[in-house]
Amino acid sequence: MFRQGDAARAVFNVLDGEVRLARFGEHGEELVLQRARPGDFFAEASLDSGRYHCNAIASEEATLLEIPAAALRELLDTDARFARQWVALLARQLRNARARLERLSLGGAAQRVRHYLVTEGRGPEFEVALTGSLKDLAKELGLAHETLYRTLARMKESGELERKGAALKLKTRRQRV
Amino acid sequence: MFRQGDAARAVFNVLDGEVRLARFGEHGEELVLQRARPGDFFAEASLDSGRYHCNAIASEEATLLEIPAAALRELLDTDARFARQWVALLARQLRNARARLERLSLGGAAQRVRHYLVTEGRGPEFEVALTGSLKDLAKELGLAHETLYRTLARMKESGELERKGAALKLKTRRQRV
DNA sequence: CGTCGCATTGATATCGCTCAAATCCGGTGG
DNA sequence: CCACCGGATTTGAGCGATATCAATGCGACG
Repeated sequence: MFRQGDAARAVFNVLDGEVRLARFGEHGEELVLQRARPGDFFAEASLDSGRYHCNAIASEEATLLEIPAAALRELLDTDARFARQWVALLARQLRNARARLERLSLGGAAQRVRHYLVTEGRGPEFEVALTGSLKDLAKELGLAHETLYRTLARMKESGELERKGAALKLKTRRQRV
Repeated sequence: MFRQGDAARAVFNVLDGEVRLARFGEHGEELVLQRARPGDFFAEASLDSGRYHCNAIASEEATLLEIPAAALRELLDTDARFARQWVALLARQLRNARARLERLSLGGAAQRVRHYLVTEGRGPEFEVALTGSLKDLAKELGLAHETLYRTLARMKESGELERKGAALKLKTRRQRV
C-alpha cells in the first residue's frame, strides 16, 4: 500500500482481509508493528508527522477504506463524537503497544509466552485462538521459531499449557518463585 | 502518585520534576514504560479504560497538574483545538512506543545502541545528551547495565562511537554488511 | 571519613540463536 | 488416486552473546 518514508496522504480502515504494518531491518528481516484486521484502522499515528513510518503490506486480498488526511482533519474538527472515538482508538493502540513493550522486555521465552497469554487471552484460563502460524507468533514474541516450539513443548509437558488445535490455554496459575 | 489497578480518576501533566511510569515484574524488577518530564502528559491512555495500567513514581520532587477525567472529557467534547492537540499527543506517544518496540526487537546490544542513537539523536552525528544514568539507559534498551558498559566501550574502541561526558555521538555511518 | 550508588572490568553459566535434518500437511498436477 | 512440492512444525547439536555474580574504583554527600 505504501512504503516507509512516503508522504502521509491518508489513513486507512480495513474492510476485509489483512494488512501487516512492518519495517525491515538491514538484512531483510521483517518486524511486524501491527496486524490490521477487518474494522481496524492503520497509519493513524503517521497522520500528524507527515510521513509514513513503516510499510503497509497486504498479505492477502484486502479491501480498504482510504481516508484522505484532509478529510480526517476535517472530521476531527467538526464531529465531536468522531473525535472522541478517534482518541479512544489511539489510546487503545497505545496501550497495546505498551503491552508488547512490556512483553519484549521480559527475559526468558516462557515468561513472554505467559505474558502473551495473560494479556491477550480471554477467560479464566487465558485462552487464545491462534490466527496465524506459530512462526508468526514467534515473531510477535521476538523469538526464533525453534525457541517458541521448544518452549511450548516444555510448558505443555510440565502441564502449564494446553494446546487444542489453534487454541492455547494456561492451565496452572503462575507460581511463586 | 497512583498504582496499577487503581481507578483512573485523572490525567496528569508534569510542570516540574520527573515522573516514571513503570510496571513491576514478579521479582520486583522495574520496567519503565515512560519517563514524563516537564511539559509531558501521562496516564493519557488509561483514561478510556477506567483503570491505570502502571505505577506512577516521582523519582524526585515534582509538581504536577492534575486534570480530572471528567474535565478532560468535557474539554475534548467542547474545544476542537484542544482535541486536535490531544490527538497529536497520542499519536506522538504511539510513534515513540513503536520505535521502542522496534528497538527491543533487535538482536545484539550494539544494534540497539545504534537504533537508539539514530532514532533519538539529533544532527548529522545523531548526538544524544544523556539525561539519567547509564543504568537507566540500559533499562530503556532492555540490557543489563554491564552489557551496555561493555558495548559502549567496544564501540568507542572501534571508533564508531564518541563519548564526551553526557553526550554520545555516532562517528561512522552504519556499514553495509 | 564512611557510606552509598554509579561506573567499570573479570569470570562463568545459561539461554536462545543458528545451522541442520526429519516429518507432517495441504495443495497441485498428472 | 497418487506423486510431488513448499511451507510449517518439530527435534538435535553447538556456539556465542548476554545475564549473572563478584570485585574494585570513584565521586557525592552527610
